[in-house]
Amino acid sequence: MEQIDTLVATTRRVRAFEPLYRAGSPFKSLYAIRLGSFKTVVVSEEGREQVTGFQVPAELLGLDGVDNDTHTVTAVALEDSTVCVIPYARLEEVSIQVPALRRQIFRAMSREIVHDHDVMMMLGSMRAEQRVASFLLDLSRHHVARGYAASEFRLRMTREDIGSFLGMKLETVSRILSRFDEDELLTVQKRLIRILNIDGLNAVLSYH
Amino acid sequence: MEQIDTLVATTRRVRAFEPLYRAGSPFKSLYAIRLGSFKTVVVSEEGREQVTGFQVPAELLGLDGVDNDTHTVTAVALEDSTVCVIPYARLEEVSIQVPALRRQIFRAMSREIVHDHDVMMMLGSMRAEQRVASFLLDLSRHHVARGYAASEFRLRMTREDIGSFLGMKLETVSRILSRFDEDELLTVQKRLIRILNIDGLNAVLSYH
DNA sequence: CGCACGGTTGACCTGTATCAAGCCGGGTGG
DNA sequence: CCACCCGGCTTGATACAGGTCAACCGTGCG
Repeated sequence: MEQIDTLVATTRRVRAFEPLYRAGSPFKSLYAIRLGSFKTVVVSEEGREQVTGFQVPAELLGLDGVDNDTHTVTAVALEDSTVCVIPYARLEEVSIQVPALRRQIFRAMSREIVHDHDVMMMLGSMRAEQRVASFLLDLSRHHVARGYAASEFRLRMTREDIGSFLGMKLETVSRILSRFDEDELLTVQKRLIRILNIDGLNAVLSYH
Repeated sequence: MEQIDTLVATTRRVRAFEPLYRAGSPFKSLYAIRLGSFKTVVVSEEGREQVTGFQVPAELLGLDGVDNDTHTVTAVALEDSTVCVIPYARLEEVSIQVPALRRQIFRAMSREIVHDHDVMMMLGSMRAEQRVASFLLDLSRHHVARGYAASEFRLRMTREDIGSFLGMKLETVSRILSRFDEDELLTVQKRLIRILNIDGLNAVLSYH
């Protein structure tokens, strides 16, 4: 990230619910999130929509566009957000002279691939309850990594976004959160989550 | 791929059902498939297994290992296969002087990310029948791209592998193939698939 | 003020899992 | 060479997770 800072041409603000870029639009830059959060959404030919991920500060957006010089997902801000714009042409240029930078990009892409595999596993082989638990534990881990308390955080996205990401309906997300609350694994107050029993949540993952 | 040929240190043969590399083993090389086919499998801490993809000649294996110098998936040959071994250290070296090569690697990684997003959409928002149709149409497209007939091909993997990849049980895969057969969209004879009505299969994707 | 949107909860329905039996084809050992 | 076995596959009966439809609540915004 430090090296990337030297490449930053500009920063850009994106208002809540506005797209940073859209699927189908030409790819020119990567974006490093400074502040705020995003969701990425794919839309199929038949109009099917699916949230493929949520991104928070220090994460990189736009890698999907490298292949065809065209974005394949739409990135939408979940709240007022700020990103650093990294012109891709300049990045390629600079990466010639700076091996460490080149390696960082390779790694960032590989990391996204690995992460996507984890999501595929979640979608393909977990039950709804486990997917929600896994999602919350992931958020919690992210918060720790960013220096916040692991046990309390605000969801930035709607139940519908969560459902789309986890491959279930919003009603199911809601019911499962309520059940977790009832079982005293956590408390839910609209979007505020307080985890009471991390071990219990982890245990949900190993059901049958 | 032509440029990659100049990097190939050796080729390696892998017998059917043998791993090319395992999750957790040190990452040293990428592999370009010459002949045969593979499946990639992730295993979670709880022992959950999930097939994350199937690979055929001209595809690249091992990109998941770049991030941590450790493979995160296991690649298993579905039949006797041959791969070109591309030592990663050498690839990084050569990519300094050859911008076109560097770009190719970036693209290959981006392409995998885009592909993974498509799989996520399939898993997250399609019904079982649609996932199977989508899978078969994908295979058919691949066969066309490789110069074979679109309408007839042999599955290289078991029903269980397909089910794992598509997030359903092997019985469901079997039933759906039988139903497609009954509806005269295709014929199934064990692993030999003959597509009779591509438009019909495509139409399955747009149900409800 | 009231409307729209996000969320919760209930009743009911259905797609897919589960469990179980049986088939087929190929490889092995008697 | 045949009998057997085993793994991959199909098919049926039944169970249940999660989807669907609907009613209702709270709250923030025009």
